[in-house]
Amino acid sequence: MRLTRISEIRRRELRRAAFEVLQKEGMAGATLEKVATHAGASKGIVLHYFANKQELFEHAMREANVALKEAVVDRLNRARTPRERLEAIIEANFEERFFQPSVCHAWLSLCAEVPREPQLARIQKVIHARMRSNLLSALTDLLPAGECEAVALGITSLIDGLWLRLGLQSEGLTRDIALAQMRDYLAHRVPEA
Amino acid sequence: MRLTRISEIRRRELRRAAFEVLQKEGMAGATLEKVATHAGASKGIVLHYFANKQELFEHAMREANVALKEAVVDRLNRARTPRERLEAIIEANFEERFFQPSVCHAWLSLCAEVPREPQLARIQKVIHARMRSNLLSALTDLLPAGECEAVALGITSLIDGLWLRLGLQSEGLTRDIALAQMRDYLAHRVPEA
DNA sequence: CTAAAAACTGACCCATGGGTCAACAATTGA
DNA sequence: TCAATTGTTGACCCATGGGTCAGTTTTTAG
Repeated sequence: MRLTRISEIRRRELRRAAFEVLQKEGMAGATLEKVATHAGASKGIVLHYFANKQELFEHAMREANVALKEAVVDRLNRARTPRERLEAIIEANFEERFFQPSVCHAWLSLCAEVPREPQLARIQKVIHARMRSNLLSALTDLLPAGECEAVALGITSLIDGLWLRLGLQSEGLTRDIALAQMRDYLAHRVPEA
Repeated sequence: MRLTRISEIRRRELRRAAFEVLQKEGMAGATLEKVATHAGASKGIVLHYFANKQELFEHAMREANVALKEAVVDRLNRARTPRERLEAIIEANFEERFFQPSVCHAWLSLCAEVPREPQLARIQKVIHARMRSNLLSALTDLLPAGECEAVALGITSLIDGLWLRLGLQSEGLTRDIALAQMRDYLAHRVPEA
């Protein structure tokens, strides 16, 4: 049990290092060497804990996803009304620690690999499914059944679009503007009372 | 002048080949060799017409962008009312030849490089600026001045988000659904009359 | 205390791929 | 017709980086 602990610590360090290198270097530039150095280890150790580069970045993506998921769950637990649940989901996606150009760059790099890496595609699918499910559960209490799907797609697309924009043209797009945009959508598409 | 013609033809062939290889292989997998083979030429010729890999893909992105721009201009010319101009811009972005998973994959790969390639960033900036300008010119006639910027951002973000989703999870997202989503947004945010 | 298991390292292998170059083919213009 | 320009090729160079491995250190468990 001590054993597993060291290996778990190391694996987490390497996952994190991988994600951080990804932020600056992109997928092609994120070499095992750089990840190892960034984690303060040798290249050999990376391949000791992860079978290959793909697996490493697969786990990096998974961990980043878990962090987002926990942020959402955390806020959902505090929410009382359906409206609050809706806002909780949205606000979690724009928390400062997530909504940053560098984080977005890393995501973009991972997303660009999705079409060629089934494992990444699977993770992406899970993310979408959870998002949809969370949104629908809040929306069913706020809108006629026939509109829920469309609005859920609208919200996720808006979020993704704002994220993408942050990654491509960070100047001029702040967290506040992004959140204002989401509220603008809700105000018109899911009007209160 | 005959000379320039051959070189222009060759350059275009190579740009196109580059974009097409990008669709299937991603940036890392899109080697000069593959691009050359796909264009029916040798690797040497690619570097005869383009200084290096970056320049090749920069031109590939530029050409793809021009195609989209022309589609927009084409539809804008046919549009009579501000409302039609708005719809023209949106519909151009969802034309079948553009709104395809493989095309989206290529775009994603290019976008992922934007943070590390100033030339790509410049192109991206131009694209955004043109989009914004087009939208604002239509929106000023339809909305109070204070709302135009926000709605323009909303529309572009929605478009980008739907594109991203098409690239990540092509199953289940059709052109019709995407267009319906855009119309849903307009119906609620830019109501007619 | 000690042997086995796990953690870790650095040297090495090798395929890949970007980029160079010398030479050859074709086209062109006078 | 014939130089000069342009187009084109394939061989070559070389840095990079993923992955392997033999061997060393550290940890753990009995």
